[in-house]
Amino acid sequence: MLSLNAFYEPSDELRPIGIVAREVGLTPRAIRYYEELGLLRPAVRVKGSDRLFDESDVQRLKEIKRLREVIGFSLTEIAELLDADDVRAHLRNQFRGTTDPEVRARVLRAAIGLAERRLAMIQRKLAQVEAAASSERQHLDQLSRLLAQEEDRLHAAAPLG
Amino acid sequence: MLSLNAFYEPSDELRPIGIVAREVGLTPRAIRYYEELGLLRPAVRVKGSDRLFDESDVQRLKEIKRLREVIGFSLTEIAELLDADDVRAHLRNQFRGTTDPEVRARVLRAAIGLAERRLAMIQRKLAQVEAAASSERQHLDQLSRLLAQEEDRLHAAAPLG
DNA sequence: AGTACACTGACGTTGCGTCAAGGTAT
DNA sequence: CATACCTTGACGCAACGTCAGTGTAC
Repeated sequence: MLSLNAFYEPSDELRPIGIVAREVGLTPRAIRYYEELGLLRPAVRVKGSDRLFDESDVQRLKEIKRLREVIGFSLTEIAELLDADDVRAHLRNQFRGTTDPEVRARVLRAAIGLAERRLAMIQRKLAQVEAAASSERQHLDQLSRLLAQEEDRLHAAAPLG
Repeated sequence: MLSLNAFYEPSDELRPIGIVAREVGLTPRAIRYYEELGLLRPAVRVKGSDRLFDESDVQRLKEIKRLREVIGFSLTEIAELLDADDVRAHLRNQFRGTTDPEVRARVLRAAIGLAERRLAMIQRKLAQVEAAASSERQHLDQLSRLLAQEEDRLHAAAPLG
């Protein structure tokens, strides 16, 4: 009944695949698949076979999940965006590697370009979903008004009811 | 070079699959597939084989497309929602078939129940996309602030431009 | 011995894309 | 005869789900 994992306390240390899966809301199968596709660096192995993941892996998995489920990108597109993230990490290192404001500014502008592209894509999606929601709300409002009318009629017919 | 379809003027009459496909932004293949799954009533046939669609088919296709691409429902879920739509149409007929306020109110409450379920699903999606957008905006803001700092330093170093 | 976890194949499913092979109207 | 459209298979692919068979730690 009780499992080892039931006592698992989240930490910044290495975690097995089942824990990580629950933590990010993916299945172990999906995580292995992402690794197979190269979206994730090959996980550290223990006992010669069991994968172990650290916090950065978890963050990356959450990012992948968001991009897929919320924004609707394909895994290929995500691979590109994550490459972009790697570029971003690279830029970050460049940024840290210098104190020259000119270099830093250039690096920052590149990073901002990436972020703006992503934001634009997300906002397009947002507009679509908002349109759908508002259309659905209108429909509901109309039904509610009709219902109110009929209820008025009922009360008019049986005012003491 | 010129095709028959190039001269096609939109009307409320019957249209072949290619036209309809362009009109709603789906491929003929997808439309046939939806028919195969029963999401669409079997189209009228002419010449013994070519499908013809009317305005109601087009509306239904647009609805299917929105539910899939914007909200991210599976075709099975859509089938259920569209069954719900059929129930709704049925309710509508019941509604029109009577003037009894009690019956009408009951019918309306059922329709409202359906609409509320759909709206709830859409709003869940909306919240997710909004969260993603706001997280992305935060990131952008931070980058912008960093950039502003570096630019300040540049101006401080070369105050006369 | 049981169970809770992990692994690697390998085949199944969804939602189409993409031929292949053929038919019809211009 | 070409081309523009349609048809019905049938296979291909993405992103996993699921099952089989195996291993290991408690």
